[in-house]
Amino acid sequence: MSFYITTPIYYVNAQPHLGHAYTTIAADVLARHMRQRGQDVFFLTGTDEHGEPVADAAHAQGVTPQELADRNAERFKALAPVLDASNDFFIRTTDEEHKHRVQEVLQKVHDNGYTYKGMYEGWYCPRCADFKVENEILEGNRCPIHEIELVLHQEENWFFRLSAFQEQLEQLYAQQPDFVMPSPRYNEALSFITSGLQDISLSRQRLQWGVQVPWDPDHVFYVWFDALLNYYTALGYARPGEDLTDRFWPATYHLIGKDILKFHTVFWPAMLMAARLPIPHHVFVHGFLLGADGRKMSKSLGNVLDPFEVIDQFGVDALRFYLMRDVVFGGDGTVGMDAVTARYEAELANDYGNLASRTIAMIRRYRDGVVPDAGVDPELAREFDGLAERVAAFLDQAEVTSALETIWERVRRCNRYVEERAPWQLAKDPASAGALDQTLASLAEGVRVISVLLAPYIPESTAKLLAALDAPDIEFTAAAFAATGNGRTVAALEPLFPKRAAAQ
RNA sequence: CGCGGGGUGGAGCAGUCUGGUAGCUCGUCGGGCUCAUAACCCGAAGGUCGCGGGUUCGAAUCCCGCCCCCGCUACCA
Repeated sequence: MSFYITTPIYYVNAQPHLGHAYTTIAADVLARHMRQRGQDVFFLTGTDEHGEPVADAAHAQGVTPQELADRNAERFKALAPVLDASNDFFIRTTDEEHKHRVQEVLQKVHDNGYTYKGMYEGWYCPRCADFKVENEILEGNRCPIHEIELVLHQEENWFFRLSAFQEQLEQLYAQQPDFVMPSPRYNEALSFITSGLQDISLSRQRLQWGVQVPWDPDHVFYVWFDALLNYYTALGYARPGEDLTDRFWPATYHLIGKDILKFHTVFWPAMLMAARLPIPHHVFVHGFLLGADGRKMSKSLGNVLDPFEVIDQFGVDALRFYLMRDVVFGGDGTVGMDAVTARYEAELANDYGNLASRTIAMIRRYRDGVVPDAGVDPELAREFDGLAERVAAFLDQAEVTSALETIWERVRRCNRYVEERAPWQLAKDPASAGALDQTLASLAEGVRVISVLLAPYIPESTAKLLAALDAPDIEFTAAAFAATGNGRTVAALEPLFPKRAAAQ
């Protein structure tokens, strides 16, 4: 089975921030999980580099758009490894191969009769030499930058016959009710469609920074058409000399934020229909990360959570865990450093880290570091029955938060198990040796299974712990609770999530 | 105006579709344990489930009305 997952391509005009990190991490968790399950995974992220804002910003800085894009794309490219993201390719929309394929696909759209030349009318700022969108216009029809009055201006554009796909899109939504997830987003997209679709402009004439329209070289494509196609074009050249398109297209999951819902759930499938290409299986729409005060994060409000600061203080696993854990995937959520600290201490350090510490310490202290090759507690084993399958079922639906919660219930369970069995009591009485063996073998197994399932979320820490348990296998089949201890020798382990980091 | 989401103990949430002892995490208070990263475990206090009606033997859950918050309403990547 192939599993193709994408993040949006990030617009180079901005600095990498928490929102980018969030989507990338979620995609990475799913990609890593599916690899565990032996699926043929391709995970794509990248940068979107064309369009007016980049051209404007470059102009303002006295550099060419390409220079600006090169500089900023590097920052995004560097973000992925910092997050431990395991993307298989990083696409830039300025890649020559991408541009060629965009032209190919859209030429087909043109040949299939879904384009026409029309007039685009909008409010134009003569100083910016640019059209302004309705919601950026100031009161009194003024330019947000120059504050001068805008004029109604017309420009000849190529248009895409979006309206021609009204019925087909409604059919798509009827036949594929999980095309847009979660369901409130499906409803939102569908109601947008049923309210009536208008054609949208496909090209820009006054702009040069973009992909040239092959049948009308005076135009470049409107940046969204170029950008959306990245998901498709990347497969053509991500591996030199190899075309992965048949292997991975259509995409399994597009992960996006709700701000770009319309483009991905309406324009994008329509464009693919126009080019006669298969439609992706799912578009999963996640919510916004708000400041701790519940307001949109902004520097002036001082409520911004900086992902790099979290990584500096707590490590990358902590950032990954926090974002997947504290914000229900699909909904909005508030985030802040206090909450990061609370989750880190209560859950990573106290629940999971400490469970690992006490388990390993007891095996070393009472059994010379050897996991007893004894039968496990059938009661605990039963409570792990079906755990991996439940986690997988959630992740099939991209429910990264629910899956994590399901795993965490077992973390808590194992800590409770320690109290119930009180190994330090059993150790005092030689007659309880068998019970102690069983307890330690069960605990080691519980910690191991939990860690295999947590590996997609916190890959660095679980790798350390599994290495200490001498059980590094993280394939999905390894997430089954074994019937006996394995006789392996465990190694001492430094605290995985030291509290001192938080104090600094 | 229209459409969608939300209003549940101090905080953050689940439960609402398929009415029937209101659940979870954190916080607070009390207790236990000592293997462990002063971690862990148990118990307790604390809620008119936004407001007002209605249906029902019984409603957070269904129906009607109202109030408040947030989002969307086309070319912002």
